[in-house]
Amino acid sequence: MEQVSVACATCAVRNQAICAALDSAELTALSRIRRHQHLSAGQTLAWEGDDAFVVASVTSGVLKLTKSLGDGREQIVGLAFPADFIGRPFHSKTTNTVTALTDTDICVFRRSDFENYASDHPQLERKLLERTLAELDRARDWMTRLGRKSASEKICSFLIDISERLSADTCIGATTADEFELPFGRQQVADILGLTIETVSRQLTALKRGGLIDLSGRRTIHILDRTPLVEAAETFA
Amino acid sequence: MEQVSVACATCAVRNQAICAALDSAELTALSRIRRHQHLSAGQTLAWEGDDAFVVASVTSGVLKLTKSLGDGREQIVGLAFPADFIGRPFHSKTTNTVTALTDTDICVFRRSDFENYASDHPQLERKLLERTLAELDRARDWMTRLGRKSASEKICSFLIDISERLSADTCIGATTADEFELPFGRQQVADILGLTIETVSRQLTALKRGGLIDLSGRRTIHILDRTPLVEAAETFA
DNA sequence: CGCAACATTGAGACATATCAAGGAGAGTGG
DNA sequence: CCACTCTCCTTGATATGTCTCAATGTTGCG
Repeated sequence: MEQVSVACATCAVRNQAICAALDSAELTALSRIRRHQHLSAGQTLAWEGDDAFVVASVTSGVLKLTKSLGDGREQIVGLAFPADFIGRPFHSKTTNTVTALTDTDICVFRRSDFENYASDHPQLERKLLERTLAELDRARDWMTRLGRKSASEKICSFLIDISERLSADTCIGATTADEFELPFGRQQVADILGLTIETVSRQLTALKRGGLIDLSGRRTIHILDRTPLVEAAETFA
Repeated sequence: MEQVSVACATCAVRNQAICAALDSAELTALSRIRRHQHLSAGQTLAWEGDDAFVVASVTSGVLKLTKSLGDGREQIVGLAFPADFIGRPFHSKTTNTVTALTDTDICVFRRSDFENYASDHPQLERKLLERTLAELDRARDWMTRLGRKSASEKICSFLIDISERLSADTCIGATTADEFELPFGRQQVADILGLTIETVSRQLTALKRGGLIDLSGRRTIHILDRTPLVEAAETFA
């Protein structure tokens, strides 16, 4: 939870995050109400149901957004990569738990400060709106995967998806789109896809045996043959 | 597809839809770029993947937003009730198919007209942002239901959910929160919950036999005992 | 009344979950 | 550098919930 002072001008996501809408003078004003925060892998920023005090932009790292179901069941309902916005403006309660999957740096605002600032800067709200609409699209694709795909289709479409997100320019750690390190273990893949850890493991093994992917490290995925993987993903939308 | 001229002042959702952000002078300007449109039950407004020409506000009726999976599989990823906004601003393609479930009236804008107008009216964009954030919350609850709930939990949480949405003040046709008419048949309930039509039918019959609900007409649901229904829904969030 | 669409019910198949055991990697301390 | 441990992952055997296929029942409409 260390707090660092870093200039926006040198920020890795300066041109991708919602602050891309602001000029340098506006950024200076914004920087007065923000602070930097580091989260270690596994650390939780906010709990579902708690009062929503803060919102943030991700500078580096990956986080998961989760919903819990009383008994241990958990569903990952979103992932936040660099430049993504997290938190719930205009609402008093946090709607999902936010946990860092890797070491993560975020740029944090008190929710009220952010809301006030945004009210005076429509272009910032516009960026946030575009980002939220895109996230909604993503959530709906994800719903289709959860509701209508078989375990193997789920795995394949997930691998395609994540390979693309990890190789986006904001993400480091991905060499090519075809070989990458997952920022999560098997249980989390299961929580993303609505499966059990054993099914995830079996499906990955099956893909490896089928020669479509290679698994070296626990979390390393190497896509050997993308075309059949895309076909097996039943990806239409 | 008849086009009617109706004043915004008398619009049923004047104070609930995003246009609640506008005063009457602004509304007059807005009314120059909008037109009213009627959709019969079953009619489709836009197809997933098509160019996104229009956006709209729902005045009356219920619509479904769907994703298709090549073979017949379909997932309903959203429902639009009166005052809800449909369409995808700031994006050239329609991201899901929009189909009327009941006879429906909508207030339609060419997407480009709407975007231009919205750019000059930040309070309109703000309303749209709030609505989109709420819709994202809803989508994520829905994901949890799809990914982690059993068939009977899915049905119970769905019934609770829909009874609340149908008794909202914008919706007619719901007498009390406890007795209401579903705006969809069994297949559509199945497409909402990621189940088959047979499983939906069996689960509803089981709830009826258990004395929790009563089924009179094909689409009429009467919640007899709400408390155990809520418990069986595993509703935490 | 009679048709057509929709809904229910049953029997059996199948995919995924569950339970249980064994293996592989990464980190730690000797 | 090796043994030790802990955690995570894989694999197997079995159970079970939901799907599939098929038949029958029901409702509303022309």
